[in-house]
Formats: sequence, structure tokens, C-alpha cells
Amino acid sequence: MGSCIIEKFGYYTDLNQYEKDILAAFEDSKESFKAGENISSKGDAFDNLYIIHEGWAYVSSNLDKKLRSIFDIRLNADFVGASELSFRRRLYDFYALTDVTVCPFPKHRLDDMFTASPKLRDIFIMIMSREKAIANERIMSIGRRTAVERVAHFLLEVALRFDMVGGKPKQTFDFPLTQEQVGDILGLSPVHVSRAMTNLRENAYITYNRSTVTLLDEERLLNLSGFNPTFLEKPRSDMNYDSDDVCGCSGN
Amino acid sequence: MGSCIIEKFGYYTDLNQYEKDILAAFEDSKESFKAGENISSKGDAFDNLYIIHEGWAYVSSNLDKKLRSIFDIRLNADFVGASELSFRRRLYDFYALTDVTVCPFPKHRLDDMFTASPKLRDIFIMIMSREKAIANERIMSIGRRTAVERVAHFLLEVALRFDMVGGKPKQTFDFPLTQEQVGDILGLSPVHVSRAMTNLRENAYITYNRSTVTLLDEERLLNLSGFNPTFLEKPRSDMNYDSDDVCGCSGN
DNA sequence: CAATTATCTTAACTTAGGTTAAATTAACAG
DNA sequence: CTGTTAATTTAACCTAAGTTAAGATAATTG
Repeated sequence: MGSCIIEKFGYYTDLNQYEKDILAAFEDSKESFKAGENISSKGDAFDNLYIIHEGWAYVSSNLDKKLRSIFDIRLNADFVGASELSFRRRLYDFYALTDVTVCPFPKHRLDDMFTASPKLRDIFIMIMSREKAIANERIMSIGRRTAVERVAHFLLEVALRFDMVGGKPKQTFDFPLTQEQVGDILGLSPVHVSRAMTNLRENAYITYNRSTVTLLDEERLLNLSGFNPTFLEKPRSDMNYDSDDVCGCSGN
Repeated sequence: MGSCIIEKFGYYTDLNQYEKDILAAFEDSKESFKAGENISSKGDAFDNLYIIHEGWAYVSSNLDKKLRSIFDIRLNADFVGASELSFRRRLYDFYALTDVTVCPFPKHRLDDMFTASPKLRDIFIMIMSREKAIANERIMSIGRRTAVERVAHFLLEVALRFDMVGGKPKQTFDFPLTQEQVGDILGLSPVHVSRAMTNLRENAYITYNRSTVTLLDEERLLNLSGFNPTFLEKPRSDMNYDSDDVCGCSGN
């Protein structure tokens, strides 16, 4: 297997040789972290981005000793740092959720990359757009949905994001998050996450154990949570700045 | 006054003649809307961005008949649409909050602009970064702060954002949002926003009337709300992709 | 400027979700 | 295996915020 960066960029677009050459110019290292390890911290120098090579990670910030927000999880081929690009220091903490391997990606080389390839530049903008859409959906969840709706919505989001980075749509998927972490993502206490998940199980929406979730009835889950997949629209390699909806995948 | 786009871009960076020429190539129109008017809607074709020329606007989405989230307000020189750039259709509704004048900005010309000027391209990325930082701060507020803390935090945010687009720091500022709208931003009921604001007034943090807010003690407000201005760090014209913190304005 | 409508406040009451703690269950280390 | 620790569940209780509604205040309109 060749370059990690080329491989993961390849999830977002079809790369020609020219683009591969540009990406090959980045050092191609991998770093591994054990579950729970801190990868980088708020206030640190912000020298490189990461691409997730394998495993789960998350971006978070502590409000105080007791309270924490997890802003998002990072799965295979997700970027870390893209949305903070213009800040000189890291705005958030970044942790390994499972054992994880990341590919660092020097930030100072991005300028050249953007200039050399508008397509790679647009991939970047696309990734930032998508992260923002996910963040807004989270604001909607935390602000206006009930606990059960929030959990249902989040599970659908994870399933869909999973599918997008190499997998086939599947009802059963890996779910290494603890309920406490789910609470920090959705603005709930761990006890109430348990209540919500028990509720979803008792009403035959899902089954789960400590590391796996199965969606039993996606249709009903979509209904329950008001999930609209538009915000996760598959990033497209043929992005342009015109608006005709060739793929027909958007809508309301 | 010349081009709206050149003027507003000028808030973010010092423009040389070359950059002004690039921006001058955009059509320079203004559109005005009355308070409450819809400017664009979820699902619409996404042909142009907007820059706020004057007045307040907001970006929102309805969950159902009763529930709405307002994702953010838009003030002078703010962009609308930057963070959704790679979507073909609009993801959110966009409304005039006060009487407002916006400068539309054709999306299909951005590609040329980004290619012609890395600096203008970086301004764009900077704006997206900043919007994301604000969104994450909102997630933290809604998910983990009490109602009083949320309102205090939001008022500080508005005051600071105000200052950044042309104003001098001031304790007293225009605040045309209704308490219902504040509730839709912060995930609260209008009644509880009233309680929170009354609380802040009774404890001598602020005074306010229907259209103005005065911060009486910024220090105590910062403390109360756990506000850290890093996330609003003034966008810099000298953005580069290195991390040494010349301006010393970040940090934990 | 009178009348209507929108916004804000206050009060009384309800509820979703938080807290604490104890009991299960699962994972893990030796 | 076995003892220990971490994660989940359940229960009892508590509180922040939601709801409804009535009254007060401000803004807008004819």
C-alpha cells in the first residue's frame, strides 16, 4: 500500500497522476496512539493536520473539571484540523478513542497544494463545508431534539458516515463510544444516554452491546429523529460552483 | 463609496490594487430586504453568496411547525453561504432580522478568484474557520452551559463581533433580536430567555431594553459565562500556514 | 392618538433530564 | 480463572428549563 495521504484523498475524488504527484510530495508518515491517548491539545502549536488512517478519534474541549463537549468524532479518512486552518494554535483537544493510526500532514505545504491543484483545494473546502453541516445538525439536535431523538439521529449519522468511507451500508456497525462520550457529544448525562438507548431497544429500533450497534428499522429511526441525509451528501469529485443538481441527491 | 465587495473584503485584509481588480470583476449589486423577509430558502438553487452590507440577518432551519434552530446571526461584512460552498442547494433558510442590505456575490466566479489570488482564497478559508469555531462554541453553550451562562456568553460574543467589523469596543450596542430568536439560537424557550436576562439585570451584569444591551461589568460576565475570546480571534490578513503566534492573541 | 398587535414579564405548574447511588454486567490484568 | 476496574442499568429523588396563561409594556398601524 502506498501513501496514506493519497489513499485517503482517493476516497473523496478520483486522483490523476498529477494530483498524486502533488500529494506524494508530503511526507508520508503514520503515528499510532493507544485508546484514550491525547494526540494534541488546545493551545498547542498547530503545525499539521491529521488524516485518520484507522480507528476512531474525537475532538473535544473541557468547560471545567466536570463538563466536557465532544464536538465530533473522526473516522477513517476524516481530517482533523481542516476547519481550524486559519488559527495559529489548536482550538481543541484531540484524543484517540480506540487505538488509532493517523497520518500527519504538514500545514505549511497546503498553500502550495491549493495553488497547484484547484481540485485538491476544492476537496478541502468540501470537507470544511461538510464539517460545518454536521456541526449545524448537532446544534439542532442539542438545542431542539429530545434525548431519544438525539441518540437516534446520531446513530444514523454514524452509520451513514461509516458507509461513506469505504464500507457498504450495513445495519450492524462498530460502536466503540461509551455512553458517557455519547453524552458529551449530545449534551446529555451518561445516565440519560442509557435511558434513551434502553428506550430505543425496548421499542425495537435498535439492538446493541458494548461495542456494536444494530439498526433494526432505519425507516422508523429516520422518522423518529427527523433525520435528513442531505447534510451528509457524499462529497463529490466533480464539485463546481454552479448549482444544477445533477446527482439529484439533495432536495429538502 | 465604491464596490460593496471590495469595501467588505477590506475589513479582513489590506487589499492591493491587484486584489481590488479581481474583486471589481464581480457584479456589484445590492439588494434590500425588510425586517422579517425571507432572503433565500433551504433547497433553493445556490447561485450566490451574500455579504452583509447593512443590518442584521440570520441563518436558520425549522425542525417542525413549532421548533426552529437559528444557527447564527450575520452582521456587517459577514458572509452568507461560505460554509456551505460545496453544496449544490442551500442547506438553510436565510432571513432579514432587521431591514438589511446584502451584496450578492456569484458563486461560479469564486474558482477564478481563488486561483488568481491565494490571499483572497485564504480570507475565505479564514472565514469558514471562524464560522466553525463559533458553531463549536455554540455546541458547548447549548450542550453544557446553563441558561444564564448561555445568554451571557452570547451577549459577549455579539459585542465582540460587533467591534470587529468597524466599531470600537463599546458596552452599549444595538440588539434587535427578540427573546424568542435568542431562544432559537441558544436552545431555550422564550420565557426562559426572559428569566435569564432578568436574572442578569437583577445581578447588575447588564441592562437592556427592547433594542439595546449594555454590558455593565465585562469582567464578571466573562467569568460567569466562561468566555474565552480565542475562538473569535480577529481574522488576519497575514495568515500563513505556520504556527508561531506572532500576535500573541491566542493561547488557552 | 386610539386601537391593535408584538414582545416581555411574572406566576403557577409540569416535565425532561440531571444527580446520586446501588446493583449488574462486561472487560481486563495478573 | 479470579480479582479488579470500567461501563451500563435501574431506581429514587431533584432541579433547570418548558408550558400555559394572564398581565404589563412597548411598538405599530389606521
